[in-house]
Amino acid sequence: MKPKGLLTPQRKAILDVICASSDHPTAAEIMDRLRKRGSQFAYGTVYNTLKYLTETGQIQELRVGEACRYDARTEHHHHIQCTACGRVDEVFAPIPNEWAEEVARETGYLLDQDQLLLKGVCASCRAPTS
Amino acid sequence: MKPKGLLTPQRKAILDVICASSDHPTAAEIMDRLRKRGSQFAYGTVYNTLKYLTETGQIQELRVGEACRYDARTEHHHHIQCTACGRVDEVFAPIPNEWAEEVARETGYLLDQDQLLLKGVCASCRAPTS
DNA sequence: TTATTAATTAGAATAAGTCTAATTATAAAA
DNA sequence: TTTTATAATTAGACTTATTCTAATTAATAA
Repeated sequence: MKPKGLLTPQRKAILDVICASSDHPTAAEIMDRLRKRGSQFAYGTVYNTLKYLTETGQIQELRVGEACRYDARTEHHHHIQCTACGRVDEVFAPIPNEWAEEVARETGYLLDQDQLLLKGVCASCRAPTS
Repeated sequence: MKPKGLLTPQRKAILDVICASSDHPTAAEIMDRLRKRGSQFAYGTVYNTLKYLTETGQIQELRVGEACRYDARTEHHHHIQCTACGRVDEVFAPIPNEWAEEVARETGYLLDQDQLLLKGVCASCRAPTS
């Protein structure tokens, strides 16, 4: 079935939730937030919509940790996850070109400059009196 | 219960399989390979052992894609996954220091230099007459 | 209108992984 | 040695994230 690409009320509500979130929510968190707004859709609808929005470039899917997370920012950027609390933040510093070339040479891969996942410990997890 | 850290026959067999694999197998693939060698252990044993071997630094756990993968190489290095076929390869080129500092400054994270996951398209997936 | 097909729905199915309670194995103490 | 304590293994139930399926609803085109 070829999709018509309609912005149905369900798709709009889901996109709205993602755009209103800066914490890269998972599908489950998106469903929670929809419920709080008074909308409740079938699992299948939410997952289909997330796939549709990703494929049409309206959101970005991040495979990090055990569940996929979704990001309304579609500009080129990377992500970093805290190994202590699991939160995911944006990284806008671009990869240095020489390093990208070195990696390409070493591995034979054509690098996707957008899809970098770093790990570390976030500021609040490092705070002394947390 | 404090573990004694025994190298039981099960643990040895599992470690052997990982050491004999250069393709970062998943738990399911490890179980397959054990079966082919004539060993078959309980799910729980395999998962417990993978956790134990990871915690004692004998192997490295990679959270990439939908399933964890395991790597016998424990030296500092990164990984790159092919967005076409899913294979995972090693990357030994170290992150440039200035870039790491820039990311740390931007995000407030304390970077874990070891845990970088890149994406790209591997040489064979780029081959013309594949 | 009617036909066609896209989108949604509820719920079953799958896959990765964890948990539990019972059993087996091993090492230390008596 | 035998007993005791406890670590490791086992089978299988359970959880969580996600996909699939078949039926229904909605919307567009003829």
